[in-house]
Amino acid sequence: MSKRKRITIQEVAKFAGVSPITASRALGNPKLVKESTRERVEAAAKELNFLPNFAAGMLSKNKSNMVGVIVPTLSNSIFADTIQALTEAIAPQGVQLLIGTNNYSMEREDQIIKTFISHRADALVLTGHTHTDYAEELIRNFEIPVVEIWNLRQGRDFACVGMSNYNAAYEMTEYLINKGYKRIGYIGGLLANNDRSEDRLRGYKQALRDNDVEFDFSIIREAEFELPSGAEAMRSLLTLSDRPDCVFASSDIIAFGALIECQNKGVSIPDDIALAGFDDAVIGSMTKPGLTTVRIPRRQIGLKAGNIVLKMLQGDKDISLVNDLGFDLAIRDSA
Amino acid sequence: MSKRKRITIQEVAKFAGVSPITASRALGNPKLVKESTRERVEAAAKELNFLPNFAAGMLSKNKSNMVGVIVPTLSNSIFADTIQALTEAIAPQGVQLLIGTNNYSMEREDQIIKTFISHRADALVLTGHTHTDYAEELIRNFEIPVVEIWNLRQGRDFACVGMSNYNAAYEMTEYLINKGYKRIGYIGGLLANNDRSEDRLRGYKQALRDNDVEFDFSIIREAEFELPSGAEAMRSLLTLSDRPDCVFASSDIIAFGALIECQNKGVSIPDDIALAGFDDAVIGSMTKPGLTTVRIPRRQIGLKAGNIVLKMLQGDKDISLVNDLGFDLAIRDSA
DNA sequence: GATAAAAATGATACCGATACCGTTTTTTTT
DNA sequence: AAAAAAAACGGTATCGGTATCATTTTTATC
Repeated sequence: MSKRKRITIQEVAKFAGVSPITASRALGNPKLVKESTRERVEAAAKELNFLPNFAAGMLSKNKSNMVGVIVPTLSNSIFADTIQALTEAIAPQGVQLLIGTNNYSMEREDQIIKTFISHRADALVLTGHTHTDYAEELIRNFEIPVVEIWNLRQGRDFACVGMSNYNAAYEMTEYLINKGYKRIGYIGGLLANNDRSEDRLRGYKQALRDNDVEFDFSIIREAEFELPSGAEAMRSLLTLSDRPDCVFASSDIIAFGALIECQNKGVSIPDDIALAGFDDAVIGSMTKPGLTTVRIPRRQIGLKAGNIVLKMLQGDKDISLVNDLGFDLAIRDSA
Repeated sequence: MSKRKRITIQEVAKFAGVSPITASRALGNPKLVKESTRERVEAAAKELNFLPNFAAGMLSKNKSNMVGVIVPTLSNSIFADTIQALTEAIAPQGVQLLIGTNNYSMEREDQIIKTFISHRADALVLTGHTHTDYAEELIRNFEIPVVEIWNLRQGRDFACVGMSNYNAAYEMTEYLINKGYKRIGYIGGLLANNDRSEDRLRGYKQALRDNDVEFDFSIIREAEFELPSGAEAMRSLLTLSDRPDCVFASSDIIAFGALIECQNKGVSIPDDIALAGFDDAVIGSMTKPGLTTVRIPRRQIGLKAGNIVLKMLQGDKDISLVNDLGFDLAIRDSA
């Protein structure tokens, strides 16, 4: 494409009348260089429009200053918020984020991890704890620091930042029970390889058990993280002869789909059926009725993960493995 | 960090009993190599867990297979959707996306562009047409192909993919006029360095003019792209003695803020005041009342931009500069 | 079966920065 | 002012691939 010769640090050095290595130091490690030469080199760099070739630096320094992050999707704003915050945390330190979306597919995740390793990312940020054996082997082989976000697990090698999806689902379920709902249905996000979904379902079940409410498989549904899928699940629940008086959806997106379905069917929330969600999407405060849901520190997760990554890159070994950022219930009108 | 010696293509070559360059070809350009050696090299690569060092390849090939994209923010799902689609378009071709968010700041944009150039991104995707002179000079100097998204301009050097924000605002305004609203207020997104906002405001003004409606500066407000800011603008409009009977917000986020404000103040939409937005955020179909807005082909913008970028990377010169993907009005209950 | 053409492989140099170690210059010490 | 220490600078090698051109091997042609 570009035929014009690119300016290298050699040219800058020549222009400033110093050796390339001195120019390199002047630009990257000014303390090692006399003030006056630093100025000359910087002037030369500016004059010649020099921007260092990242690949070259990476090759010789053997570090990339890049961090790879994988989330299921950017279309769900909860992950977009986390990534936005992660970017804000690390970009000022000159660290570039590589972003991959796996669409809840383990295969895609493996693919992306390979790409990130090829790019020699200095660290990885992964969503959840569930990865293929192959992925974990790669990570071990290449000795890449990893931070897992959006869920917590004790006893793993990797640091994690998030909140207990189990506890959150447990508390919400208990809240619904205490509110007096007798028959609480559940619409869960896809469970396959998704520890957040699994933990939420477990929390729901355990809360029922601890409060002597029978678990009824017939009012459990599984849904994709899309409005129509949530709507469909709710439709199915509404047709039951002994329909639930309350539905707990394990994601706001699913809850919104369910909410739309109820409105379309003329089913009143919360009078005919109560509804609770999970995630606290911005929308939840704006629907009629407002959606009762679990508020998650999305941005804090990104910021904290970013800070941990930065510590890792500096070789700091003093990193707490489990970083619980908590959650709380956002009680509104829907349940 | 990692002390273990990384596997290089040299090792792979030795293991397979060929020269490094042959191994390189076997992996990257199999047609140049005998089938049997290709298999041996691939087996060796797999056996040794070889993943090529991207920086090295980049340095010698003088291309990065990376594309940089800059959007204002990821927290607004409209941009997240576009980026998601862009990723889907280029990732299968082995192109990695570098994502930068400038938070509507030109300075940040310059910074990010410099970073991307240092990374030797093969192409850039920028939001809108407004950049600093410095940025444009950099782009010219380094001869980087650029695609601009989310707005259209004739006569620029860069290809653009999007829709006419001017036309869209014009049509929406005309629709509101035809609907019978007499006094149509306007809450615009921040105008500074934002051609989308500017064009929308221009479209609104021109539609008024063409329909002999007087432009009244006193019912124009400017707002940030945040709910509270939209709410505040609406609050200000509501206090007017001759308040508008309709408000056109140049972004759904702002419109939602305005909607919340009206609900809190007991102002009925559309009876007391009508409301229209712009962007067609997913939420708009779920609020009560549903939000009348402009539907934008967010995902198509990402896909098309991705395809154009891929063509550019292949050196294809046959690229149409202005790619109008259109829009339409989503008429719901709010206006 | 000799010759030309095509396919497969290899040797060497190079991409652009910095690490490493050595040399020169300046400053400090006594 | 001589010796020692510190600061500044530079030569060379190197990171890990691939481009380029040369060479060898295989296949095709008549």
